[in-house]
Amino acid sequence: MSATGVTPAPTVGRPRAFDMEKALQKALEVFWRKGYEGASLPDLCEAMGINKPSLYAAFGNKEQLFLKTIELYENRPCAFFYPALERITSYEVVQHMLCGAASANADPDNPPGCVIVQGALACSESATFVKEALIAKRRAGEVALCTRLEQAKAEGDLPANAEPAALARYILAVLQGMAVQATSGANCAELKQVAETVLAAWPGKRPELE
Amino acid sequence: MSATGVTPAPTVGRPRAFDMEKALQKALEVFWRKGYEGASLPDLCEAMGINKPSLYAAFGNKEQLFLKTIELYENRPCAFFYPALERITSYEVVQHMLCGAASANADPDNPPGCVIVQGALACSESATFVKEALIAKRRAGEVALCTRLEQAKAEGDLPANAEPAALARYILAVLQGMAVQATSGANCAELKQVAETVLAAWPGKRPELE
DNA sequence: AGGAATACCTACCAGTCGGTACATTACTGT
DNA sequence: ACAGTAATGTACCGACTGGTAGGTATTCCT
Repeated sequence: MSATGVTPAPTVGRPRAFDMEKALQKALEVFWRKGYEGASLPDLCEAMGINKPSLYAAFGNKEQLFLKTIELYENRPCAFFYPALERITSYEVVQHMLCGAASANADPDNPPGCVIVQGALACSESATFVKEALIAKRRAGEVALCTRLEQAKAEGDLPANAEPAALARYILAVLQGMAVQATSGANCAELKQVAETVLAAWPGKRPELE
Repeated sequence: MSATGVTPAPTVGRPRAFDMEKALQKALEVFWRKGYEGASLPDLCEAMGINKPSLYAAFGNKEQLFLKTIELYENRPCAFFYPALERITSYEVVQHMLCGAASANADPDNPPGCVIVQGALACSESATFVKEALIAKRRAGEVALCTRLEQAKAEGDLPANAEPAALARYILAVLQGMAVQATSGANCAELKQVAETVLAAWPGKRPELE
């Protein structure tokens, strides 16, 4: 959360000829579309508009570049997730997650799906670290939602027999399934229908009229 | 659906020294765990216990080998899906799909997840054909379920305002999400909880008592 | 016994992978 | 003006990718 993020930025020497953030954005697009292993260095360099040595000097290596793009992904295209937790009712929390995912996963301005799901779902041993980093990201989301649903249960928003852990896992499964659907060609309206189907059966209090 | 499946099997010449079906099973395991692109030919050969030229002579090339393993996958580990469509009520159809998926995706005797989901979700251009073949498989399942739910609606099993297409997409999303959860380490009991959550809210008639 | 047919293994192919050495260029501080 | 520092582009590295040529071994059919 500090300046350590993306290189200290030196005051002397030849200045960098490209915008790191924009380059990172381009790299994200490539990883998003092709996955960690499917994205080659020439692919990345071409999209980023730089050469390999510049990439390595600025971002370390392919693995570190990927992790930085994921950070960017969480702060931009996927920025709907954690803020959704702050809604007043569990219904609204889940509603914002599902609808946000529908919009983000099928946004025509971005590759389809979710890079945290499809970035390294099945891969060779050499990508194990990246794969497990993504697993940890997904799990972190599930844990955060679970905690929020426990709070909802304590508040009486969710019924006494509700199981926050199971509900959180269910919602994350739907979100991840929506990502798969998006990569298969589902559009935003179709994903919103999935969201609606989930919401129609949500056990928590409705915010609407009364 | 005929003998064209896996080479005509000649009557003359040196007999094949390995069991094609067993070799295919081993190849499936590798593709399942590493995905289409993450599985290298040495990986496959080692698991199958044969050399590259034997692999090519028997199965064509990597792409054709993959497609044959998918065929095997649908007939074996994933054999729960289409038969589930033949249950009497939509509830039972969905129940068998979800519970079958929970067992299959988290079977400790097999790699976690579903090869049709994780085999080629995001990949380089060279794997486009395989990726689209898997998309088609997923879509075929969705269409089949949709058709079955339309029948359920016509029978009065599902309410008149039910939308079979949306419900089918929703169930497929859950199934695919369960596969992602399994690759992330979820066990069978955890996946069954997801299945239960879906079933508790299913709009179709319950088979139980009455 | 001898051909014909097929599978097997070793060794190899061109192309691509992630990653880097090195010389050059562009800037800052004195 | 000049040293110090850092980014750039070219050209390369060994390892690995999917795929194959070609010689050898094992079988069936006559």
